[in-house]
Amino acid sequence: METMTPKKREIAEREARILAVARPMVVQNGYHGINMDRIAEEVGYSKGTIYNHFSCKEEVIIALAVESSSKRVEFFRKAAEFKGCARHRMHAIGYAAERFVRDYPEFFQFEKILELQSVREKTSEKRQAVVQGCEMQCMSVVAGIVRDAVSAGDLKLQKAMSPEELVFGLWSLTSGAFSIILSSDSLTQMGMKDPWQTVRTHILAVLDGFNWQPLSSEYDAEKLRSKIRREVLA
Amino acid sequence: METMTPKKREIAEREARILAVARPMVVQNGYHGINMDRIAEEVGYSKGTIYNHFSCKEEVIIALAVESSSKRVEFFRKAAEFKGCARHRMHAIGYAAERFVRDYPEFFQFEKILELQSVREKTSEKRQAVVQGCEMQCMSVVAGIVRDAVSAGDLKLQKAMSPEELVFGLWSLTSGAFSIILSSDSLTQMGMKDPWQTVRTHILAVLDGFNWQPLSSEYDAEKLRSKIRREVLA
DNA sequence: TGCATTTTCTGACGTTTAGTCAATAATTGA
DNA sequence: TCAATTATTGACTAAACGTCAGAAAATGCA
Repeated sequence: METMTPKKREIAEREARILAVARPMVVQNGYHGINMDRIAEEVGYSKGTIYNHFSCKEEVIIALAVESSSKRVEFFRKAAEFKGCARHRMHAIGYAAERFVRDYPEFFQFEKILELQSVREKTSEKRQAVVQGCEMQCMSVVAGIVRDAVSAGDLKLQKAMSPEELVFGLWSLTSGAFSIILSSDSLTQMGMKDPWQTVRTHILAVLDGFNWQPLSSEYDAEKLRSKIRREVLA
Repeated sequence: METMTPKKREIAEREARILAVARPMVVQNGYHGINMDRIAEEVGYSKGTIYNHFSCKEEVIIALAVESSSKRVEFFRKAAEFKGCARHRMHAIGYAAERFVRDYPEFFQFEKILELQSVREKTSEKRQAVVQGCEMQCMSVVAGIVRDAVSAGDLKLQKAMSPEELVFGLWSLTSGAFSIILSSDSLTQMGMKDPWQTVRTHILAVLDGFNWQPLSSEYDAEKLRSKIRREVLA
C-alpha cells in the first residue's frame, strides 16, 4: 500500500469506503436495501466510478461476503489451536462457529442472498472462488481435527466414511440451525427458549453417535465451554 | 367450485394458471426470472388483472411456496403412518423428507427466496401464516413420533429437552444438508460421491447419540429403507 | 328484455433503479 | 512541457414494478 502512487492508493482506499457504505445498506434492508445511486452519493463519487470498482450490484454483495468469510477462517484457525484432545478441540470449533454467527450475523445475510442463483450468477468467478476457498479452508481445519482423533484412536470411522463426510454433517447441522434461528418465527412459536443450546446438545449427540471418545457422559461440556470461552477468541 | 357462477369459476381457474405460468419462470431463473409483464402476456390477460390476483411479485412466489408446502405435509403424514416402531417410523419421515426435496426441488428455491427479509416483508401475513402452519404441522407429526418413542420406553429425553427440540436438530441437519447439496459446489470439489447417503448416516448417529432404541447396530438400515420405499409414497 | 349498478379488465403512465458510454478531466512519463 | 494514458462524470437507455381512470362486461332487478 505504501509503495503505491498517491492515485493508486486513493483508489484502493475508495474500494474499502464503498464497502463500508454498502454494508449497512444490506444489513438494514437486505438485497433491496442496496442501491448503486445512493452508494455513489454517500461515497461522494459518481456512479460511473463505483462501476469501475464493481461491475454490478451483486459484485458489491459478494465483496462484502469475502470480507466476512476470511474472518471466519481466522476464527476457525484460532479455535483449532485450543489445547486438548481432538474432541475438545472440536468443541472449540463449535464455539467459534457460534461466535462467528453472533458477532457477524450480517455474513449470514450475505450468504443467503448469494445462495440465490439469480444473484450468484452475476458475480465474478474470481470472488466466488475466494469465498469457496475460505469455505474449504474451514472445512479442512475441521477435517484435520477429525484425522487427529482417528490417529489418536479416539474415533473409528465406519467403512467408507471420510473425515470430510463427518464434517459435512456437522456443517449441515450448524448452518441449518443458524439459518432457522435467524429467519424462522416458528421456534419461539413453539416455546423453544434457547435454540443455541439445543444445537450444542445435538452436536454432542452426533459425536456420541459416532462413538468419538471421550463420550459426552465422561466430561462436563459446560465447564469445557467456559474454558474455551476464556482461552479462545477472548 | 361447481356452485360458483361461471365468472367466479373463471377467476379461480385463472389464479391457478398464473401460478402455472410463473412456476417455470422462477424454477429456471430464480428471483429475477419472474416478470409480471411476461406473466400477463403468457396468461393472456393484462397486467392489471394479474395484480387483481396478487398484490405484488413476491406474493406470487409465496403462493407457489404454499402449493408445495402442503405437499410436504402430505408426504410427512403418509410417512408417519408406516407400521413399525417409533424409530423405524422416524426413518420413514427421513425418507419422505428426502423424497420431497428430490421430487419438488423448486420448493427449496421458493423457500430460499422467501428467507430474504427484503422479499418476505412484502408478502401478506395471510400466506406467511399458511406456510408457517404447514411447517408446524410437519414439526408436530415428527414430534408425535418422538413422543411415541418416549411412551414406549425406547427413548429417554435428557432433562429439559422437549420432543420439539429433538425434532429441531433433525430438521436443522436435513435442511442444512439439502441446502448445501443443492447450492454448493464445494461438495463435489471434495470428492463426496453420495451426500444424500451421508445425511442418512448422520441421522443414524444423532438417534444413536440420544440412545434411541433400537440402535442402528441392531437393524439393517438399508433393508428398512427398501421396505419403506415399497410401502410409503410408492 | 332493458337499464342501472357493480365488478372486472385494460394498458398507458409514473417511478425507480441498474448499467452504459461519449465527453471531459486528471495523471503519468518521456 | 505536452502527448498518451487513465480515471471520472452524469445524462441517457432500458427494464420492470405497480397504479389508476376509463372502458367493458357481468349482474340483478323491474
